[in-house]
Amino acid sequence: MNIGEVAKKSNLPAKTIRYYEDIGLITPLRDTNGYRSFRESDMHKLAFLGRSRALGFTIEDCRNLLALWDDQDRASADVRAIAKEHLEQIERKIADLQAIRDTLSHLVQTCAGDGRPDCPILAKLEKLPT
Amino acid sequence: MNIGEVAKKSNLPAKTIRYYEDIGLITPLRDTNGYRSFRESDMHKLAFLGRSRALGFTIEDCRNLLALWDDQDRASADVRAIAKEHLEQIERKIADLQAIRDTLSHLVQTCAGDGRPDCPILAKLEKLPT
DNA sequence: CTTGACCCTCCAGCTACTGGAAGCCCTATC
DNA sequence: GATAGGGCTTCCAGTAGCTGGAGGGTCAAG
Repeated sequence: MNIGEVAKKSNLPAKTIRYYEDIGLITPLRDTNGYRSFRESDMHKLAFLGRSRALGFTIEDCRNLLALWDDQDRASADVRAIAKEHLEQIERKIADLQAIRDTLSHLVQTCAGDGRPDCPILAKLEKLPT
Repeated sequence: MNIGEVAKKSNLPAKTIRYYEDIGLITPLRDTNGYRSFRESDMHKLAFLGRSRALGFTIEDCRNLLALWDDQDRASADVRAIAKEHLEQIERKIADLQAIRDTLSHLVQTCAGDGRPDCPILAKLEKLPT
């Protein structure tokens, strides 16, 4: 399979696939003309990567998950640890964003949003309550 | 005021303050020795920037907010539009993260996390439901 | 006069790609 | 056989918002 076909099937841009090769996540073969030649196993890895990335795992997490995936003797505890850490990060991020949203939403509600210069949003950014 | 003092007061790293000057958000004066000399107005802007950034506004948003802040004839509608757009982005991001969190939290719960290789997290990343 | 804490500039690197230039390869058509 | 198109290649640069470090000037205290 050439990169174009793989890109379509995996739903990843060709550029991204090349990048994943660059950083050593996959190692497709090469045809005599220099074109990348993807095996089923490469396709499989790319699909795995696509889903891991969609769940927000970092590239380094993906690298580790992929290694565990390849390792038939892995301990599921190792996988779970990565996922749990990631989950906790996401929960922290959600909490941060919710706090921001609450502040922002309040500010947007209290701003008249008309032609006058008077604006509680700017006032808040200027004066700091928190 | 030198940059160290300003950094302490504004709670921004000196590096960040220099960067903000680089990209034209502030323009402190210079002493004869080449040191940056910050006025109250620079301090004020930095505090404004710190709070805007803490609310997740992009640098470009900050630049625009700062311009509106400086403009006594602004329309509060312009400020509100920026804040509202940003709020909507944050709400989208929260929704995305919540979906990820739900998936991930389910996976973490169903994984035994012991010494055996059997792992529903890897299974999910491999097989794709969604 | 030296020490240590400041300050300066410039360059590189971080994440995870993405865009674009320059050029080879392959197939189809005239 | 020439040409046009599409796909493939590499390499370089840029994105956002800093951050770290090298190499060096400045200032106040002892």
